Amino acid sequence: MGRRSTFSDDDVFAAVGRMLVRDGEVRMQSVVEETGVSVGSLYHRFGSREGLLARAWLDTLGAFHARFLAALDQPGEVPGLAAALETPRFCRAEPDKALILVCCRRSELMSDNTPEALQAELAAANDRVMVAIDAFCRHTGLPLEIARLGLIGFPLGAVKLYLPGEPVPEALDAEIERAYRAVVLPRLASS
Amino acid sequence: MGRRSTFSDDDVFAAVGRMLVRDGEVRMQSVVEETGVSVGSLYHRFGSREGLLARAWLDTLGAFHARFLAALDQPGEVPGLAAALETPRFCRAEPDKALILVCCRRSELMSDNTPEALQAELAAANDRVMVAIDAFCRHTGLPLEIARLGLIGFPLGAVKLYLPGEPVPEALDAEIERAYRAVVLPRLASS
DNA sequence: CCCATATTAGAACATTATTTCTAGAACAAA
DNA sequence: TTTGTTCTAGAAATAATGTTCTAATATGGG
Repeated sequence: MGRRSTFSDDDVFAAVGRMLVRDGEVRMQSVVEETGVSVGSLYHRFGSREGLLARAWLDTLGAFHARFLAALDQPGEVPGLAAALETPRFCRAEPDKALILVCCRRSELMSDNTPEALQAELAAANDRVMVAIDAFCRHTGLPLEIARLGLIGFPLGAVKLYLPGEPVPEALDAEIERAYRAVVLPRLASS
Repeated sequence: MGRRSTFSDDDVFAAVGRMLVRDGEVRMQSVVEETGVSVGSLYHRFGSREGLLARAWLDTLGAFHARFLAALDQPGEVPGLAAALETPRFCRAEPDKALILVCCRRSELMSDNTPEALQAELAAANDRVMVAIDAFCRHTGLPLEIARLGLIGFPLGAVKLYLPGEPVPEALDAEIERAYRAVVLPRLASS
């Protein structure tokens, strides 16, 4: 099988997030210093700087999307509320990935030079979410703009007050719920 | 008096915002291409890359703070609501600066290498806002966390759904107001 | 007009970053 | 043990970026 790795992808991705938030940029040299992994190993694993950054972004997005889409399907008293609350929960469950999800832009990690296969992966991931939200809107009768606001806009804005640095308090969830109800309930077709 | 400038600070700051959002980074070379201003002129005006970026950030922050603080003092039916709505209004009134305010982090524009005078300016600006929000909380009896959420967290999360690219719709303000009322009104000492 | 001043201009230089490359280490199977 | 494979390691080569510098351009006042 050959030699075993001495480092995990996640170690490197976490360092990427920390550096982006702290320095506003990611240098290969900084990754080497921050993780203790040698340059050669990084290039062996990720091919290029662009590849490394893109995979960090896709890793984060994938982890969040999995939870978000599962929650969106979940039935509940208030449709979609569970999905809205998935954002603060994700921040507590995966603080390293949350740094990337909440504090960074896609354009910091992916560009036109990103390997094509990874660009395609991103497009596919985005498509899945768009399809799911569209279905949610058709099912509930909610306008797309309202759904986006309650499901993503408000929750993201809320957790961003704490990241990076502080943990996202449990009490925040109740406030996100208030905001969600305030914008969503008036638009729900009363069943 | 000497020769007159052929470019304004704002031209350059706007380019900085566009590039950060588009490329995730700011190269001096890109600023030259994007603005048509020569490298020499940029260094003459701003001293260094760090200085240029910091001044772009301070310029944006100053413009927003001026409006926000004025709105926060303004009396109204619901205390603070005008300040909460200042975020979407700022995005419409100053779309270039909004790009920096809403889509970028401070760490992308200022670091430990930033000229000390500009670091001090930032600290002073942040202090002024913190003092004002503290006073607002004392005056209304609102917990700080709730005030931050309603005044900043939710409005910022909302406009971020549109920037960069789309203009922030007027209709969004009503939704921000709903969210603001939902989290703030229950906590207001009934007068 | 001529001087002092402020600004522009971009080539040359210095610095810093990314990438490649070669040698060697760890591991599994034959 | 030998062999094939995968991974580590970091110095060297390559590429790119930030900065300086000198000359030239524009403007207003004496």
